[in-house]
Amino acid sequence: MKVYNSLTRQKEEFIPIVENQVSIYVCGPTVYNFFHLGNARPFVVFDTLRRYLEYIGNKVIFVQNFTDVDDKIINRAKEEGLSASEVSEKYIDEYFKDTNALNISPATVHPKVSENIPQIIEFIETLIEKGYAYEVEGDVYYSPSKFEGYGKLSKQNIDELKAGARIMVEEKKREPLDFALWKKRKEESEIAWESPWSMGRPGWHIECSAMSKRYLGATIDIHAGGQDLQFPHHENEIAQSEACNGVQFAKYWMHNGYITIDKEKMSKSLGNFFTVREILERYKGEVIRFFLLSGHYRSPIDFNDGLMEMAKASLGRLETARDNLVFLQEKGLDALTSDEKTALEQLPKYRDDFKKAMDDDLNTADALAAIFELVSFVNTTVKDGASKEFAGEALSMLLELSGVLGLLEAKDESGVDSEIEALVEERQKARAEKNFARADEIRDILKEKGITLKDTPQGVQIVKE
RNA sequence: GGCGACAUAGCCAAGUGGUAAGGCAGAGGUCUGCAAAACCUUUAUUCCCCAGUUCAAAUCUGGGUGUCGCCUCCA
Repeated sequence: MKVYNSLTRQKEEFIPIVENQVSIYVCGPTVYNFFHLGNARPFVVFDTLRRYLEYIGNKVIFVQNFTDVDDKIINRAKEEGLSASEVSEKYIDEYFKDTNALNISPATVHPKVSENIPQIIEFIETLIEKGYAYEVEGDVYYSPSKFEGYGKLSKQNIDELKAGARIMVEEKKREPLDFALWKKRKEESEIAWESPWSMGRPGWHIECSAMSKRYLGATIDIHAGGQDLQFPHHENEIAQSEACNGVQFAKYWMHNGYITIDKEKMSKSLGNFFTVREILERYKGEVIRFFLLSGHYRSPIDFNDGLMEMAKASLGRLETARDNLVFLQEKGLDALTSDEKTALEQLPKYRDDFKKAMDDDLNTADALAAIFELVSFVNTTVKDGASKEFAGEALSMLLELSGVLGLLEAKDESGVDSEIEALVEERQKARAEKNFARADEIRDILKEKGITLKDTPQGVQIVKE
């Protein structure tokens, strides 16, 4: 598999440190609110990466943190009259509701900052010992100037950064680029921990370095996140981790592109964001997931109603194909025909195409095209009737590939109740008696309930919304 | 000012040297009691513009235009 490495700015063959085992760290959310579509993109994209790596035979250790100690959480807590931990716990629960709707698997570990304070303190102590960090009046800062490789990820020249840096806001810092590792609390009421420097809390960047080290070791295979984290967050992580551990931090850096609204970046600061929770009121999770995977993960994606409708219709084609195959698997003919036998031999070709696309830096758009081509091929084969065996084989190939993308997973397995069964039966009788008025009336009644009846050569197919 | 990304049909979107995937929408048709679904046909002589390299360019090079992003919390 080839992966675009932001560090080298080119596609590279992906070779994990340990064969068939991959360690991934993805920056997780600050839990002070529902997450928005822009936040969802890396969750979906890197969940898909994880699924694919597992699909091709790797064991994946996937770590995604929850930032549960942060100014925004503290502010939110004040607003709502809750404690900081009440706020973060609430939004962690909400996080799992939304990610579950998007078919995002839970990480192997979801560490929280609040549960890693000793590790963070130890990390900072090492940085101070090694001369990369310094304490001032209870605060601790990191000096990028001391770290030789500073700027290697974002390809920023440190002198340019210094020149462009804004006026020093915090006068305690020695240089404008210095960033906080530990912040002394300002009020008694703030959430704080004891440390060698003060009662306080960690800065933002240090948590990922510390948790990544604790759960995945000093060097990890893949570190991923949104493009806007590249600088300064990821740059700072590299500076912290490599200064502390003396080895390369992450071998591959992967960054996803933004979601835009009217071509402008969706962000909390601009206020032009849609939470996944509110989008879920109108579209089910798989539509959102399909939408996010329909373009390449590094390209920006514009979000609007028209595009969501398109995603819904496109996914619908896949769902219909799945439903039709499920039906045929049960109601199809008994004997496999020779044409089907030939067709069966061609099914793996679509898997090959799919893998080829995914191997090329997770080209999900191309991978989806392979699935659509599979669907066309199967539909054509099945057009004039199909055997149970063929339908079953085609279905399993479809589900295998779509499953890697986290699609076609949600399926209502419940049957239909007896009332509906009776109506379907009555309609069949009416049709036999050529009482089409009554037959259509029943179909309309069921349509109201979200049930579509399709008359096929194999009998009535009942499709639920 | 520094760093970077993108520009392909009505819309979305793959494709980085060999003659334009896939999806949505539209049009016509087949099947059907009618539908639905599916299938068939159809929708870019051309990939923002100009110049160059090459037997060959959407793909490489140079220039231009336009859009967006990072450099400040942000996925």
